[in-house]
Amino acid sequence: MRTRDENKEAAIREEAIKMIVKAGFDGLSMQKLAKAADVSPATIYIYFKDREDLIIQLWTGEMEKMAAATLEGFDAAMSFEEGLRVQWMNRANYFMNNQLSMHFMEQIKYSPYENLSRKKMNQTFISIQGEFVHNAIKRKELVKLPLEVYWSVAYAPLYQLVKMHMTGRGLAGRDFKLDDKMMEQTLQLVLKALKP
Amino acid sequence: MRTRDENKEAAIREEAIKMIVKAGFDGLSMQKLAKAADVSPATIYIYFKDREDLIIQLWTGEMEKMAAATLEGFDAAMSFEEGLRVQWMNRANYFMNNQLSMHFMEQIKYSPYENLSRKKMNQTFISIQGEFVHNAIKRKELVKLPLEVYWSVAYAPLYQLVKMHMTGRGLAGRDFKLDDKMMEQTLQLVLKALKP
DNA sequence: TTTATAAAAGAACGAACATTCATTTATATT
DNA sequence: AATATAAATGAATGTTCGTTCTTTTATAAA
Repeated sequence: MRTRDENKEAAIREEAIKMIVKAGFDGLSMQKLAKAADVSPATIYIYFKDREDLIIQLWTGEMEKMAAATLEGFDAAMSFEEGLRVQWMNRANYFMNNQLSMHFMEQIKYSPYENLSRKKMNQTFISIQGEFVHNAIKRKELVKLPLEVYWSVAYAPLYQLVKMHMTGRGLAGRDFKLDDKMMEQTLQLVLKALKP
Repeated sequence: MRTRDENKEAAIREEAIKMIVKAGFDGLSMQKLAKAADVSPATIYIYFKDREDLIIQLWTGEMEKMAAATLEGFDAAMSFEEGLRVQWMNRANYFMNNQLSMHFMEQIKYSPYENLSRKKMNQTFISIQGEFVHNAIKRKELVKLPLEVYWSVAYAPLYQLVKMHMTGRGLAGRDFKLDDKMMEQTLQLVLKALKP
């Protein structure tokens, strides 16, 4: 039998993400995607059940890559400050080096597809985060707070800054570029907020 | 001549937002919208130039309402803590009471329509924010930082929490409900981070 | 009451859509 | 070398899309 050409699937995934980022979900046409990925429309349906399945698979694929990058060099037993710094920097670097992927994930996050994909979220990733926060609170290195509040204070500012950096525009449409100094300053503010 | 029935435009706007929130931008069909708003497809084109114009007008309309609500009782000359608290609470209340609108705005924020709509952003709103931050830094009630860093630390956590509240799910798909106590706690953390 | 005019409607347009069908092609196994 | 089989294709399917055309309807001004 004929063997699969894995390049084809990769090309489809890559072009689909490009297309969604550039033109939104309603800009993702299967026929245009086939043309961009240099395959037949029918070929897409060998690798993906349908349009919705394609989008969900894109999401889970990118999420997994990001989760792996985030946890590099991280250990749930680390001190709060060290652990937060490692994850913060991992995230920041990953986003800065994978802006297309980041943009795609932000787009899907607030779309109706999010509900469909949520159940596929990596459970290990989540439980490591939970353990880390639990440890830090027990050691009194982190104020006592719900997991969601921790998450919001710790990472939402970083996400916001990276998003502004990606578009090149900050508040009031000002030119904006996120640099190391600004990132370090924000991390310090976050630590100040979270340490007892 | 026949007079405009303003209810028609309102119905179109309302149903369009509902439709986008429920099914995303690719779920917004002009013919389905016409049916939902109980008008003819052609009628939509009396009030809106085309589909894109409709979406941009929805965005600017909702933005204006939100900006107005945010500034209620606020004055750029207020002390930092008081001013931040007023805006924080205004935002929180507005979002909690207008979840559909909030959801719609989050969706458009990360879509390609955002670029098209940005230039229409209310400039007064932005300059008031700038003035407030400038004053607070000068009075040494706020650490010296770029406007974007301020914004990210001050409001991104709130947005994140409200979004989780809207979906009813927090981290790891846990049930999540944002209450007054949690909101107050987060505001305190933010103030701690930002005060010198 | 008549007239002028914009609002509103419903049917219709070609274009683009997601998906499938029938056929050809490449390769691992025999 | 022959066979079996899944990959890959291009054309075709019926459907839905955004938008416009022509006609009818309501009302403000005459």
